[in-house]
Amino acid sequence: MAPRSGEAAVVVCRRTLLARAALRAWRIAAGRGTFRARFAACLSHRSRRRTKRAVAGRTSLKKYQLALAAAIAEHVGVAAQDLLPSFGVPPKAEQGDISFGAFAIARAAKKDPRAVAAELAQKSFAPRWVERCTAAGPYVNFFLDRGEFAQDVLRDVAAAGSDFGKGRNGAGRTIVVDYSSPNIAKQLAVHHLRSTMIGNALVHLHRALGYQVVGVNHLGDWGTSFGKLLTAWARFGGSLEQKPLAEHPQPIELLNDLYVRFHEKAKADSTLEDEARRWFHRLEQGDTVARDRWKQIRDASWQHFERIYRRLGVSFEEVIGESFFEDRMPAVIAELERLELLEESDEAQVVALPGTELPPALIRKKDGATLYATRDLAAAEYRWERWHFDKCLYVVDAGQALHFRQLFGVLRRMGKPYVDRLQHVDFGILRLPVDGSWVRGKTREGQVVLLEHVLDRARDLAREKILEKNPELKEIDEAAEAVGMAAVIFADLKARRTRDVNFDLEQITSFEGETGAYLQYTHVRFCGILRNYSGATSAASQGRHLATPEETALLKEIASFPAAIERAAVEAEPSILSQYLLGVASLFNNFYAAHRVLAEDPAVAADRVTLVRALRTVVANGLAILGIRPLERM
RNA sequence: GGCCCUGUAGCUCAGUGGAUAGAGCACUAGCCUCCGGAGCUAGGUGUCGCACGUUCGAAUCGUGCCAGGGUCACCA
Repeated sequence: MAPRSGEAAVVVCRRTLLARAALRAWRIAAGRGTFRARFAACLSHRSRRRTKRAVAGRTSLKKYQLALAAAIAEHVGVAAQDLLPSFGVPPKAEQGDISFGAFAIARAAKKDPRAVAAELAQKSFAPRWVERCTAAGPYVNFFLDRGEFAQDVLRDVAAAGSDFGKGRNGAGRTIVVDYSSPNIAKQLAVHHLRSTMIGNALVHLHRALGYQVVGVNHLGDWGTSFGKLLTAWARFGGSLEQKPLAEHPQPIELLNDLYVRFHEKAKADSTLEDEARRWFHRLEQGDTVARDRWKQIRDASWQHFERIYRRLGVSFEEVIGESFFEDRMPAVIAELERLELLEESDEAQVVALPGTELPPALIRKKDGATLYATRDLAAAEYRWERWHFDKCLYVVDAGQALHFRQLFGVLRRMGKPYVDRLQHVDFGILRLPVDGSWVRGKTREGQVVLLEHVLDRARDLAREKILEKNPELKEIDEAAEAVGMAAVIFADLKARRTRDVNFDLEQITSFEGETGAYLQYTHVRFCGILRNYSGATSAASQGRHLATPEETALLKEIASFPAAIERAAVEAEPSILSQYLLGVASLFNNFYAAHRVLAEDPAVAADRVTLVRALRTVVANGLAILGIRPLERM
């Protein structure tokens, strides 16, 4: 039966298996003179104190690097494009804002990079936001004019509005994302979370870049195990004679029981297996009774899935199960035969994969039945014909890596033009704490942990915590649900996807440190500040008053948002965005502790409110892309 | 045994060939007359698994080892 959820032995499954002193200095300087002087006062203070590592710089100020590259290219004989990799961020903020390593130029000119840097630092550069630059060894460090830079960034945000961060690289392109893909007749278990949320984030990331995105839920709804289920239905499903499956209070549990009973009885009664084969044959032949019951199972399962998908904010453009491809199987086999790729091996039919280290791909069993791989061949062909995709991602756990390598290998031998557009987006397993160690998705008793129970528990823990902190909150139900889901989703997407996730609900919902709740709280603070501000923000002066180190750090991080989205999509790695958002939140909280947004000076307050509004856009968009619904109160 | 993934602070993890490798948790001490303290500040630990190589420069690239996990045809 079904495909992508691993653990086939246990669960018959498919594709899835988680400065106050600085402020004082600023105020003193504010009494006299320019913003630059104020900033210099802050800087000189800051150079005395030990500064925190710059969080900014994990992503790039791409736009500013491009402009600087063009400006530098005018002075040297190297193309601007080739200079881009030489940009970076100085290790300490007081050393500058953007660094440029002179290594590439030095190599081309056969000179000492330090000499090149020193020479380059003497030149002048066009962009208004370049204040000055200095040579530091083989590096040229550029200092931004804080006010100009702030205005430039906020202008960009204002121009893009709530679309800030989104791009156009994917315009006119189509991407298919195969994700979640559970088996029907089973409940969603906690291990399904990974494919579902990683896939969902990839859908949103690509949509943000302008791609037409087709999210596909490739349900495991076909296979010999349905013969077993139908056998059990006929033999032990007494209550199903009285009323249809959908009218039972817990249809999926009922199906589980039937399945278990089949296996219990089959141990003693070998005729059951034969009966199961006959039932599956009836299903394949389109027998009315078999077909009707199978459809009932499918519908009841989908109802259960949808309830959970809705809580997680997940939806699909196409829900096409394996059953859909059953009648496309002969065409695939015929094509393989025509291409003379099929070979007999131990009575089964396989496609060898010469030139690779891969074992042959099994296409047809000795009893003639097709397999998972065969259905995936048909599905790939169908998707290509229908969508002519630029990319097709299979968000499936790393345990199926060999399957996909073989699948792609067969398609390559078939000469399919789209084979290089297919990508297996693999990920590690989700582990739960059991008796002090980490166990793969199961309880101590070996039971599968239901996703719905995990979501309920997360919501309840969130509720307790919110009530403790904010007993007055009216929208407690909404907030508890949103914070609970945020905790679960962020725990899944925080680390690089190939890592295993240690999923400890207590830890995830502790709401301290790098958690979904911390990000929600940060967003809630933005909203609170904006609610409290009654003044006007004028577009004309936006940003000129933003010159403290904390503000500049935030603006740099805001300016890096589009690059973070792009890189996360290109690398199919949502954690790049997760880590970025943690950086924004951390920088904001630094700023917030050091400065009042609603400052006495109305001009300063107006600019800071504009900054907070930009931050709210960034964090709200970022959370939404990860699949987290940003809250306004909690 | 072959192939794949992982190995960075006590724990969980960031880290784009570049400057002195850094966050969260945990532990200690501070910070609410002030926009929400789910926060902030300060305090310290590293043979970046090991070795060799490539490079002006390696946690990052290559090769070989070691350790843990996954996977290796008639399941999906």
